Amino acid sequence: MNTGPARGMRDFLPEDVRRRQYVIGVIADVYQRYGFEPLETPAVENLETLQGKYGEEGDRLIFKILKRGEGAETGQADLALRYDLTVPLARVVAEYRARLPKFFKRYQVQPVWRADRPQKGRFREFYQCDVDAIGSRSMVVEAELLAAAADVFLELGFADFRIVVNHRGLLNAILSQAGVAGDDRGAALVIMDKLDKIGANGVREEMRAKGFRDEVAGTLLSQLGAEAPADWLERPGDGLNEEGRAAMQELRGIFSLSKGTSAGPHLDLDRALARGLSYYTGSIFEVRVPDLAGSLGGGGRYDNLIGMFSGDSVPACGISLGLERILVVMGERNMFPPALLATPADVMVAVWNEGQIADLLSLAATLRSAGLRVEMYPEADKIGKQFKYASARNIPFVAVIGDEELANGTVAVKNMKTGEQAAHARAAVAAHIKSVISG
RNA sequence: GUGAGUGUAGCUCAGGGGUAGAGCUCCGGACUGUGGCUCCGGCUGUCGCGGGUUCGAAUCCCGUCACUCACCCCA
Repeated sequence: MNTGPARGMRDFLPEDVRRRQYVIGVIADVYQRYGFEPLETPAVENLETLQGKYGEEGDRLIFKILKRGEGAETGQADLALRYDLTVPLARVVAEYRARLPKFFKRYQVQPVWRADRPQKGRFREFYQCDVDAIGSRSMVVEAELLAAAADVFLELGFADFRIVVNHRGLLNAILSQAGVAGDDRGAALVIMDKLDKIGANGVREEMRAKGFRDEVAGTLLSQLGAEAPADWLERPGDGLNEEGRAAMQELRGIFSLSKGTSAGPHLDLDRALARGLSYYTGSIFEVRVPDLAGSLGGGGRYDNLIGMFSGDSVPACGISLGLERILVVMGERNMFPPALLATPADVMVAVWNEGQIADLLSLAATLRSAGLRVEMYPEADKIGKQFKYASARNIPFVAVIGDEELANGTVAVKNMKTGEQAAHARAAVAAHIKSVISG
């Protein structure tokens, strides 16, 4: 019997969970500082809720759930595991619009599922940490989201992250200029997005392979490929259509509003950034560090997604951080605080003989009500083995009531780090341990 | 969906046609009121699975599955 978890899924042992909870704690804390409220939604959505929101590739990767009953034979699916947290949010906003504040700001940390092939930093079940702001078209939203994301990475100890920004409107304008029509735009964008990986020649080849004329690649590369001059954004945007000039105006807004925020020093404009999800309509972002090929997070504006559920257009913008990728990089770089290797208990109560156990449980209860974490050794055993066990578990104190202590009403407390051992009155044990722990 | 690499003890891995190995873990002992260090002893295997070649396969060949990495795409 294979005892491993299913492909792309993972078990989290206590040490893993501590690390995950630490990072999630930092993220939730920062988001709350910006006034975002928590939201949770079901793991399972109606299939039709998810389909057609992510683009062709995304649809293919949705984990579907067979219809119960006869559907199990026909292979028909009517439910699916959620693919991201953004579409469920859009559904929630469409459903509860009247009850939610005019500017709904929510954060959400939950697992999502994708049926693709696992590799480094990529799993079939993984946590996303989303923040989104609903209801405003102002670039203040973008600036605050980027600042919150930057705060998260700074607080976790990252110094070298970059937040890359671009705009779908700008990309659309440039594609129009190059004469790329609606259906081909996705494919062209995906290729342009790889510019920094495969270079200009790689882009030319791949565009040719996908059936684009060489002039198209040429126009796109001349617009997107060359290093943007530092003042590119300040230029009038000649040659761009109206959509493109509006996009430039929004990008200017994001950069100028971010000047005084924590995101400011980490922002880069990358006119070739495209992002795959089809629901983005305006600004788009991606968080990168040099040691990971993929991104640590991404997001953007999706002003039409909620309208796909409710009919009326509600502006929205958000960022999603990938918990697993953050953990992968933090692990490789040894960025976790040493306190996370903390011990499971402050003191272990050893069992001298079986008949004592009821009394030892009451000693443990006393220590616990004094605020200590207490592990009870569950059975009478050789005392040496009990010490060895405490030592292996990194528990800093062991309390023993042997024959001698029983006779004079004391508790022997051994400090496992220094090896010192002393007898204490029962009532004084907790105070002694606490004073040593707090240094 | 495509490609590459790796599957040997609970874990990390060596062995590349001739009896299945090491380190760590675990268990016992030296040390029956005390862990870490040391020393001694011990347990554990369909060598991923199926087929083929061979007198003989963990080893060579074919297939298959799993994992890892890369591509695609993405957090």
